[in-house]
Amino acid sequence: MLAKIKSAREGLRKSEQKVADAVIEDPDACVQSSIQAVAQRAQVSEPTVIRFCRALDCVGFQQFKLRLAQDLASRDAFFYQDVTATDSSRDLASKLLDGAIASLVQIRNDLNHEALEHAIELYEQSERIELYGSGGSAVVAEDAQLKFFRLGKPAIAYSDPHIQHAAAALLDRNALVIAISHSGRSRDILRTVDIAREMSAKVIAVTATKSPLAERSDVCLTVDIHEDSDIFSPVKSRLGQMVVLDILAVGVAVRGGEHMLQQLARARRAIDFKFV
Amino acid sequence: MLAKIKSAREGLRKSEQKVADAVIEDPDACVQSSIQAVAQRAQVSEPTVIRFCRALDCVGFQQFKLRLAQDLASRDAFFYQDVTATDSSRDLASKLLDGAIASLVQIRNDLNHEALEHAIELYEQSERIELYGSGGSAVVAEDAQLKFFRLGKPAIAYSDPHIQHAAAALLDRNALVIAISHSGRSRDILRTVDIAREMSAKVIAVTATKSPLAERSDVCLTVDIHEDSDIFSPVKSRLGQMVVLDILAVGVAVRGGEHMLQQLARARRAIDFKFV
DNA sequence: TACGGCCGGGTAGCAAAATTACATAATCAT
DNA sequence: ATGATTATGTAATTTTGCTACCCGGCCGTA
Repeated sequence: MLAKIKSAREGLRKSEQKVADAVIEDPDACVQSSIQAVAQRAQVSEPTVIRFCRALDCVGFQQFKLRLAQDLASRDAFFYQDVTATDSSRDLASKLLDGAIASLVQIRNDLNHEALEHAIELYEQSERIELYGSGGSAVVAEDAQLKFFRLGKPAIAYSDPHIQHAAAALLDRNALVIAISHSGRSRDILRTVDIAREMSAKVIAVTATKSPLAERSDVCLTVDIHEDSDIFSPVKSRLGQMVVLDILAVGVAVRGGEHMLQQLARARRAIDFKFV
Repeated sequence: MLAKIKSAREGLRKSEQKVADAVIEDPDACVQSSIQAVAQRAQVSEPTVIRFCRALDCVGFQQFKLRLAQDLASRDAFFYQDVTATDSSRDLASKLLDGAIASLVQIRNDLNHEALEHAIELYEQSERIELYGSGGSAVVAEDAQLKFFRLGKPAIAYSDPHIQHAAAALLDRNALVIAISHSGRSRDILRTVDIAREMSAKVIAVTATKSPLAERSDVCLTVDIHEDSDIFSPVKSRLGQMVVLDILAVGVAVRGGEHMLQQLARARRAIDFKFV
């Protein structure tokens, strides 16, 4: 629609062009204004605005507004921008959300499907799952534990590095470790994984490409998110890790067939009584 | 918006629910109809339709129509599909990621900026923060705790409902509760919030529009995600909640000025030695 | 240059749509 | 059962979008 206005502009009459300019200048304001307000903004009369709409193949102002609104909604791709101190809370929200969305889009484009398949196989071959993550990644590990323990095999998440070391020392060849780390460079998690591998456990890493953790793992589900200026710990990569682990869990569930899906549904219904 | 309607539906009055049903049944028709036509379709009076719009945080029918139109337009960008047993791991990943992305896009469109501003103010006026969430939301609460405790005021997350009750009973007027729940209908969290309010604590809810939890809170940061077929607990709304809380935390940080930002940077550097 | 026709654009009035104020019906607790 | 409270509809009001009409400038022809 906006593009249509731009290309139609030359073919319009003088005062209709004024309307076109006003719309192009601030389309967001237009979709919220009445015809009166638009007319005033463009310094023309109301019927002129209507004639403008008709020139763009709309039956009236209403339809024009609706079309423009839909155009605006699907217009903007999700650009990543840094947050600045002068941002309004509105800007802030848009920027952070756009950043998060962009990250997920990137994962969608980059995800290594062979690695995913391989990870599903590792799950199927294992008898129990241990999830290791510290700091922000501990949250992801816990979230994943909630998913995996429903799939039928024992799954447990540890966030304390000491306990991770100790737990890893008790693993065997039938254990599967899922190690989560944004950077893949935390000494603690690297040490833990080394111990787990000494005990012949299998390791799936959820981390950055080419990181020390990735190199030490049997399969790496890569989550490469650029976090140049996150004020806190890397939120976006946490989202990405959660989604990737969700994909893994759902992948396992789907492979498990109808039986497993029904079991999962039962697990969900079991907590229904908790709600009003 | 559509998801918002779905989650708000239960909290609406009888005849408003009729409107909700009519809109859900044929949203495309609604954006083109007048209020009269919608009222007729739903078998209610026109003011009821307006009241329905108001219940969804729109100032009137026009705005409602506009928002719905935008929702419908962006819906098809990343459209949501159910996973099926025959999906390859590639299909699966795309579908789940698309669903997650669509959810964030939706939050971007629906986020109530006044509520966000208000929430930031509540934070500034409080002396300590308690975060309550159970099940999947416990993970979100913990994630948020990691962010909030860096902002200078004590912040703690509890996931056990018993402990939540006890903790809430010890609050005072200077405490701020952040209550997280996908449905906003969990008895445990409702009870906890009731206790907290009795002790004159302020409450920010991160939950669905018009849910009992939303009604009991001072400010509600709405996260309306339709989770019709998530195999596990609602992952998408968890992502949404995390992002919304991130926005809140960053909003607080930005308000805190240069000083607070530097302090946060210092907190990040403090753990640098942990990495290779 | 004078005059008629025509195009662009505005004014005013009207009809429909949205919204408000108010009255009545339904529901609930006592 | 009864009063209070909430939910919903009716009727009046306002706002909005649109139509019909009119005025002024421009151009061509005489």
